[in-house]
Amino acid sequence: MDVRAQILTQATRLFADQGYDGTSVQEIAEAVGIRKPSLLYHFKSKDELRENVLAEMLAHWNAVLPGLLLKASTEERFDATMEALSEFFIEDPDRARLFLRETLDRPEQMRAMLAQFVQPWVELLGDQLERAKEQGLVQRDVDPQAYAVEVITMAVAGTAVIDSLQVILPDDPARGSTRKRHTSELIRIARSSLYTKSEGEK
Amino acid sequence: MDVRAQILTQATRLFADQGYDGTSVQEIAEAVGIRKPSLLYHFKSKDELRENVLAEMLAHWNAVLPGLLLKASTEERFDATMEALSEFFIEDPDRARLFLRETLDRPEQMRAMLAQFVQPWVELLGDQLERAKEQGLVQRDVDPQAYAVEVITMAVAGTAVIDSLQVILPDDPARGSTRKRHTSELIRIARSSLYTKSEGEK
DNA sequence: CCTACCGATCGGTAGG
DNA sequence: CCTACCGATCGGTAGG
Repeated sequence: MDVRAQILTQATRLFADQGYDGTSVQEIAEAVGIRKPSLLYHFKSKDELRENVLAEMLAHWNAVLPGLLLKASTEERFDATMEALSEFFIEDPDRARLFLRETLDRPEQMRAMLAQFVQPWVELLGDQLERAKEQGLVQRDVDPQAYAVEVITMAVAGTAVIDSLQVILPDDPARGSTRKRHTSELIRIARSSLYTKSEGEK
Repeated sequence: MDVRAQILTQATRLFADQGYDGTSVQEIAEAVGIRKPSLLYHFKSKDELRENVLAEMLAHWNAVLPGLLLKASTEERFDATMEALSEFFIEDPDRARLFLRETLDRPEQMRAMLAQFVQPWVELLGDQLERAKEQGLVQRDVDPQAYAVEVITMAVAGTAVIDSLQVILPDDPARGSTRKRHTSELIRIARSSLYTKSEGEK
């Protein structure tokens, strides 16, 4: 792995762990095994590094998420999609925490990002839910866009804070690990608050 | 208002806005209208100030939340409780953002806090849901503790990031403001994924 | 509650 | 990719 990629990897991890302001350039350089001025040769400033970390995260999401969401729309397999979506965040909690942190730290910038990358998919999902409502498959009082936003919030935030929840949501022999319980209940809530009963029951 | 209270108010606002590491003692002192050493006379260190800000937030929650949750259990008015819970966070988004930030920044410490202040209520709510399940009022596949955690996560995180969501969830003449749409859908999801259908329908 | 000041660390640059 | 160094700001203290 070349140095640039190593810098991005360590920066992602440290920004997710400690936040942008809580992480020094020095600390990232040490994690990579180089000196601070060497890092600043690859990325001209700490801010430029942050932008590259975010761009990489977005690129990864754009490569994977469309497939998940299209699967949902074409196959009407909402369960499988929700499970994939949840596992997509669980698989790399750093990304979920980074996303949440940036939304808190730079709401203005995140607004622009959401408009560009998330809104089209929420819109598309909204249209499909609207049609499913007309066919009686989906509960009539659903607000499709708001529903999508709440479910995504639950998936992202739930993943970001999962490690703090072990006290409240301990591993359970009958129900599985903390993560499993979180994922299962997230999916159950999302499904059971969406479909009409005849469709929602197994 | 005495100086100590002013310091706590401004520190709460700035920590919620910019995070602990993103806020300097100097900045808080300026917001209050005093010099930095004067602030450090009232709170011996920045860390002690942070602890006091958190303690004040917890005190406020402990004074208000038990009433909300007891109302839910005794009156079985889940809707009203969820609405009150959501409005409790919406009313002061600073507290929701601060809570989320601390969970990200100091997960270890937050684990202890959750164990002390949140777990008892989740346990109590869990027991009541368990009994309601036996009576057939609540869907049989609900994981009560996990359900409580997901709904609280949705309420806190949703409130904390609401301002960034206006692009995705715009004001709508038929559905109301962004906040209204968030609150309504949150309550709808929570209710409709909990009760059995005969009970859940209006 | 203030002025004056401390060492440590910050992001970043010069120059090789 | 390094050594050497910069001014600015950080949290905190002395002393009144």
